Amino acid sequence: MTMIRTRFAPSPTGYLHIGGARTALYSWLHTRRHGGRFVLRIEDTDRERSTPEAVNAILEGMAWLGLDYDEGPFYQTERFERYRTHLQTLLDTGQAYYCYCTRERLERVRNEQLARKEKPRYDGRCRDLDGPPSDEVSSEPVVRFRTPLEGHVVVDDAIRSKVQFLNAELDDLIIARGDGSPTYNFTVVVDDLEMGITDVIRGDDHLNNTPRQIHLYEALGAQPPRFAHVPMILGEDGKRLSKRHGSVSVLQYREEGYLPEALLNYLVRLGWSHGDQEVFDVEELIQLFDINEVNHSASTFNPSKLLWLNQQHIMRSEAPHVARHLAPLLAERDVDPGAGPNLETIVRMQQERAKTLVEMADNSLFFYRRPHAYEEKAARKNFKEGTAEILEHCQHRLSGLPEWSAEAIHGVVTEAAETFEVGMGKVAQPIRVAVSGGAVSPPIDQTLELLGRDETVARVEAAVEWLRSQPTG
RNA sequence: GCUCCCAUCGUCUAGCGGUUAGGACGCCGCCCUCUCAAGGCGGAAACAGGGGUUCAAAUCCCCUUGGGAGCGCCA
Repeated sequence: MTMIRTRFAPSPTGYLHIGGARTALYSWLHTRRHGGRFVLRIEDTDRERSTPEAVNAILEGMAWLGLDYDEGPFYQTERFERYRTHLQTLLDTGQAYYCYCTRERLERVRNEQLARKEKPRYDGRCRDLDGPPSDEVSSEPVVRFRTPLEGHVVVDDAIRSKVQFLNAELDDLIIARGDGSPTYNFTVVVDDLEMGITDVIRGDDHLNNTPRQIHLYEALGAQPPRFAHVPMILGEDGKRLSKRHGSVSVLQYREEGYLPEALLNYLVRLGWSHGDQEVFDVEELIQLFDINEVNHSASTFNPSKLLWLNQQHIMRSEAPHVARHLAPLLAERDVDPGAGPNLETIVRMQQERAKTLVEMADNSLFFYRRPHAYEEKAARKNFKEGTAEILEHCQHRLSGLPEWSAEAIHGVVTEAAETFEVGMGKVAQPIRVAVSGGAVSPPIDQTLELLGRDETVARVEAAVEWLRSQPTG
């Protein structure tokens, strides 16, 4: 078997969204698993809607996800000469012809067909003409491909197996516009052919285009590649996911504190599975993913499961890795990750208590700066009568501790609870509010150890003062 | 309308002729507990409907219904 070559071919009319990312992922995994080469091609022949910003957004999205490509990016707009050459071949061999029909006539034919409840299609008026017809002639003729009238085509799909189309259902598609520029169905075939693509993996919205493309391959004297049409991802309302439809940019997940491998894991499981396994790392996926095992049916995007998977990946990842992704989020919050307790230690303490890195960042801010105020609810619940005394007691014990360790700190807390004859919660919680400003933090002994003695004592003292300054009653 | 695709808990899925239809997310209890989590235990929750084939059908075939996609001088 020759080396596998696949491609991801987005059109730069918007950012990289969930559906595109999954298609790219499936292609990438398939390629990496078989030691092939992955090509990135930007399909920008629609000059009206393609933008450089979109190109950048797509490249950045791919980079963040770690879907690296071996060749490209290639741009279709730079390949017009290639299309022209093949177009001429088809014209020369009579497999394509000029069509002089005006848009108006086409529109009329179409409406008539629709009115008769027929499938709208070109009626073939110019198919067998030697020159322009006598009336309704367009000054800028298009080029149409001469589709066989009889017989059928079979798409042998890796996911859906054989799908048959009757040629009679197809019509003569336009392969070059009036201005001479090539159209989609033609450019993909030429590019996939010239780039030596062996496996075309794409959304199943393209399945209906495939028989036409197979005809084009054959007309150009080439063997079609293997096809794999992956099912669509639907929004929560069951409609196809699209940009105007709940599908956000993959980069938005970065903003929201998702790990790229969590998103990849979520995406791969949407349409593929390996027994009961839910959590995969990328290396495992490369070993296990098989394009032939992808499901047939469309699936619905489920944000809560993605959230859970993100948490799983945060928990299971190495602390330095999480720290790298967390650091920028801290910076966004005006915190210098280098100017405080060790970031990796913070990560280890927070790993199992954050579903997103955003949450982790927010819940870790107190390590870097003192609380400006106490959260009202937390203060109301934990700062009660007698709390000041408990805190003051702890403050003294903590400052007198011979050794600043979690174990020693824990001893202070239990001792205080015994001394005041209260539960641990009556001691730990007020300290927690004192140092963090809120009611949530990692275990109090570890938290204080990491925060450091001076900072801890200062914050507890501040809380005592604050409590004493409050009007009683 | 025509063509193509699809159909197991709310969602993602396992199942590939014989299972008490399994797992996961979410949800609801209970346990653990200094908070939040994590974790453990338990629970509710599905084969769209109808015909065949077969000793036996969630699994194979057909129809119906439902959903999706395509039918551009968009990609």
